[in-house]
Amino acid sequence: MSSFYITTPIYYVNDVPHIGHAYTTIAADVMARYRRMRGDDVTFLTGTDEHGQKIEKAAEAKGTTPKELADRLSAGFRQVWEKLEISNDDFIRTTEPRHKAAVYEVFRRMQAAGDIYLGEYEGLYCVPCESFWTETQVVDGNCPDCGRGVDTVTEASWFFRLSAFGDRLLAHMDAHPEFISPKSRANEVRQFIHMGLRDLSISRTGVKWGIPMPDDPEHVMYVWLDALVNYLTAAGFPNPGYETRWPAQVHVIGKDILRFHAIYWPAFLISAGLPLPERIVSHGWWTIDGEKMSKSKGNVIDPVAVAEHFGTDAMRYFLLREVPFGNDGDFSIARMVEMYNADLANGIGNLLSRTVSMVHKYRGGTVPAGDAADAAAAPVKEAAALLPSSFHTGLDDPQRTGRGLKFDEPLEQLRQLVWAANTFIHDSAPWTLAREGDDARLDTVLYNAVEALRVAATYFYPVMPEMAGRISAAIGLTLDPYAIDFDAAAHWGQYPAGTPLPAPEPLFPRQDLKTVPDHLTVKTPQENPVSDTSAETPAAQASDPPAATEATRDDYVSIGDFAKIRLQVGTVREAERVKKSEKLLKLQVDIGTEVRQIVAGIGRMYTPEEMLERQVVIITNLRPAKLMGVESQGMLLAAGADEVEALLAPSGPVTPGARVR
RNA sequence: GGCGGCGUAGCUCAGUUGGUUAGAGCAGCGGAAUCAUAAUCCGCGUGUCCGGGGUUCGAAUCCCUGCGCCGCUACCA
Repeated sequence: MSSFYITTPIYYVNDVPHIGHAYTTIAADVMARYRRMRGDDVTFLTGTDEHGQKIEKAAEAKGTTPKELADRLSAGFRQVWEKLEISNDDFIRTTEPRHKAAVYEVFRRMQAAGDIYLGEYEGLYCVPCESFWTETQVVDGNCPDCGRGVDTVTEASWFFRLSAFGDRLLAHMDAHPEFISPKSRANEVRQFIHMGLRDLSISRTGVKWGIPMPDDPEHVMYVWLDALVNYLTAAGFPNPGYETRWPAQVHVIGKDILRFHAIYWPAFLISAGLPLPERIVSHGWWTIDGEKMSKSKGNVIDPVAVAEHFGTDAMRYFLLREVPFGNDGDFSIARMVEMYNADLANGIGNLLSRTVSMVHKYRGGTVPAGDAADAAAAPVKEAAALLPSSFHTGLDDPQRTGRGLKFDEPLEQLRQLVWAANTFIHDSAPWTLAREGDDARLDTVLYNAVEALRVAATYFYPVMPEMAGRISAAIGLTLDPYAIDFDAAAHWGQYPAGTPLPAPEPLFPRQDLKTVPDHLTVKTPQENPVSDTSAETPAAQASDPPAATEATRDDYVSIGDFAKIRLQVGTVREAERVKKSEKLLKLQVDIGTEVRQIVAGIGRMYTPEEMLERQVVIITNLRPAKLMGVESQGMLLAAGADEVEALLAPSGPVTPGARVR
């Protein structure tokens, strides 16, 4: 019995659980259930990430404590997972004492290895995202993730010598080609490492809600160091015996947090002298009806609402069947209805229904004994025999699944089984046999049909645990998935004849697109878009706290703050493209007292020619910066959603240098 | 701009190390059957395998190039 430790990311409590979170967690759950069936000693971990300034502020705005807020939100996640039949063995919270102990021990080891030092950090900080950005990362003075303003922060900071780990990380990837999948993601990681890693600031001073740095209570542990260690914590680290769990076999993650898991985390572990996880499997994002999920569009899908309408199992089935793992996918109710009807209602659902009702109609509700070696049933038997290996090839073999996990292989094989069984019934025409009184043959057909359902239920279990149980019950059995031998369960002819069946009832009633409610989206419309749609942790977050109404007051600035920013009108005297740049224009702007050189990212909307003699608004007291090696002495104001759409300018001629107020 | 990937039937995608007339599901059309959730079963695709070159006895599969899309990354003060 081998140990199988699989994790989801820990989700930031401040976020509302959506279809992306559900997808990650369901995928991990299916793996966990499958490995339990195989007889592995599975530890399936999920949990919540609860520290950070965002929670601190949200709590303050709500007049509560961060802990109380986190308690409530974390419980919300637990409820969602319960509803979605998530079979996690442990649920970790970063606010637990056991976690603090683990973080300290990891830190102590990293320090002992000489990879920690005290330095000074100056950076631009985005409070909502709790992320530092370099000057080159920031977009128009705003956070590249969430688009909100950043503050310049200088502080003493502890650093991790990440720069020293590039070669070791690459060597590990060379030696373990299955370490990161899909392969394209591994390539991205390599590329990122090749460009050179910079030391990582791992402490913050402005934040109180977090794990204090050892011996330096002014600092709090950087969220990612705090968060990633959860995987060790849950394994029992640093207590004796954690080695039976660690290293984890699989970290399931969304592509947005790849870098943290594929670079930072392994580097931390190498430094601390701990083994690396075996596989990091990254999946794609869901769009909704072809559009990016965002709160402003109000199209963020609530997995619980979907589960309530279609059934949890149907949703689980859809998510895994619709999209090859690793690819981005599109969630549309129309597709969901289509697949539900084709595979579930018309497929397994109808197969069960017709079979059970024939047993009732022709045999008084008791499954007769029949010939399991019947020649006509051979194709069904063969389809069943391929089921175990479809799981093995789809989910076990990292070489073969270079794309990641392939849930579609076993699901396709199950579809084959259902199809073979339907064909068998059709060709055997039991209704004719009944009419003609061919009892022996009729018994055999019914027996084999029921046997097909027994096998289908067994192997549907990982994806549709509840339905697997109900199918089993409908054929008079009690499914005990973890008691069976996974491979042997497919062997034909195990159904115990003579079993009485309950009356048939539809397990998957047909769905009609017209009757699907249109409120399957989360109900808290926010003004800020969610930039990502998958599972993630804080640095990748862009959503607002539920307490947004109160919290936005924190965004107010005083008139004095505004006065600090000097806005002036200037006239463009010269304009040219910055060479080798896609959208940078180098402008010479006359502001009366002087001519400023401004580099602006407007090259997609404006040609240098049309900029000439145009009046523009610029910030003239912004710290100069270099872009593509060209100095910019200010910033030009423009507006647009993502890309610049239009410049800001006075509605009539103004003397160059005039203040904007 | 750099690096990587993708572009196969109306839709979603398979196509192993290049090898007979390129496949599946869904949708659509026609038929059969009637146990069943109007479900099932059978039959039906002349697709420029994005375009153009090339290597080869032979390429969707390898090389070059063009176009389109995507990801990461670098400049968007």
